[in-house]
Amino acid sequence: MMTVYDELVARGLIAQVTDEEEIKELINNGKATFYIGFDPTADSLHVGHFMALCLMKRLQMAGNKPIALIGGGTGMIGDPSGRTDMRQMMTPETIQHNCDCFKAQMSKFIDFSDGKALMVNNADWLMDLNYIELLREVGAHFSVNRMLTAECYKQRMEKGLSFLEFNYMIMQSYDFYALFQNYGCNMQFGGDDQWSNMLGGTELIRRKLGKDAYAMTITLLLNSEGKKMGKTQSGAVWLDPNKTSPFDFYQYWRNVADADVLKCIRMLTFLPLEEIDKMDSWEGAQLNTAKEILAFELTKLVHGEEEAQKAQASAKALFSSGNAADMPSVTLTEEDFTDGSIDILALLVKSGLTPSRSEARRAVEQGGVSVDGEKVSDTKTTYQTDDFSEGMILKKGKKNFRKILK
RNA sequence: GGAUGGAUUCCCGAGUGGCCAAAGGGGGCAGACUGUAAAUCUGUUGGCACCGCCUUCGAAGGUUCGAAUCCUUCUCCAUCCA
Repeated sequence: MMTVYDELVARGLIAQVTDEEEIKELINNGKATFYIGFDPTADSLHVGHFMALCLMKRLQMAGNKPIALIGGGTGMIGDPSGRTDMRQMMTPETIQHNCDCFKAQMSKFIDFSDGKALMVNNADWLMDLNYIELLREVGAHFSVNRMLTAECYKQRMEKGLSFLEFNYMIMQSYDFYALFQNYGCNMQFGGDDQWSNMLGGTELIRRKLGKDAYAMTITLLLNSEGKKMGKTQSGAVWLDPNKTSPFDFYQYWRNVADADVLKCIRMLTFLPLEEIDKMDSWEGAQLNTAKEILAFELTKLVHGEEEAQKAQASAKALFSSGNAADMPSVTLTEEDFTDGSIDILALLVKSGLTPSRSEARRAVEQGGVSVDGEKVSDTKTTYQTDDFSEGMILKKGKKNFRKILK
């Protein structure tokens, strides 16, 4: 029987640990009370958070107790780790709003009933800290010399680092210290970019209390080119269906590069490892099937089985016959028509397939636009109200479809 | 507080009075090839009423027939000194 720890290793989820033997002992036997922090940087969780939530779930299933920490307090500062520029400061209102959104989304993944897991907000203790007191009690235990050499500040040493952000590590360390004392939290997990901040916490606990606490980081999900996954040109891949539709979510994973499929399946899905190992030998076109599995499994986890089925059915229909009942649609109104007609360029802009008429023009001129399967080659093509009675399928490029209704 | 260097289109980075909507690269988009992949090749990449017009080169003024390029003030950043 494989232990939880072994499974995490086999899935490639573990990046760094403070004390391997001790951590194994704790989590394999359900003795860990661990926390993962989530700063409310946006109004929805994204794929990076999702990995952390999955890890939480895995450990919870093994009998450990998770604490989801919402960073209502740390969000006021902004983590500079690995960033080249300062985060935009958020207003307290925005932060509060984001916290609420996070809470709602997390509840869908983690079982918080009967104290099986906790959700806390570090604003509860960070906001009331007294500056002088904090400096004396906590600040005295940090060496600026050492902090400056921390990996997470490296990039910022060239571009500049404000005192505000410099303090982030101290706040996160304080969180761990507070959770250790108040909730018996003996372990912290986080993204690998959090390593320095997490060590700050274990060290603070050792110095203040003379006790041991542990930290473990999750491998960052990078693609074969070394870039963070879960990002598209237009931003992150969100878990909120209103920000990234289940269809788009499905498509994102459906389109990952060959080199990344297996890694994603291993790290992100809950499929048994034996099953995944079989896929290891898949090559060429067969990998396409693996991508379908990946896309389906993840969509199911995030949006539920029904949505996953729909997304998959739409994608299949769309790419084989170019038609599907369920695809992003846009409904036109009277104002969109002049004298009962609308031209192709306006249509592309209205549908959101193109941000401007200029780009729409280019797309048409380069032969990238089709309507109901027929290529449109004239930028002056116009359509009448009646043309939309049964819904028109507008396509830009190979993968962008929109159903236009009237 | 002082000295120096810098801020250019999505990003990096050329451009030092007209030939600049601004070289080159990256990225994006589209086409070919494919497996809704990668690599490669081609085209394209500010907006619009598109063979023309309008808006852009940190901000605001000024000089000039004409400024991304010159002058003034301001803002921000980096490095060194304090």
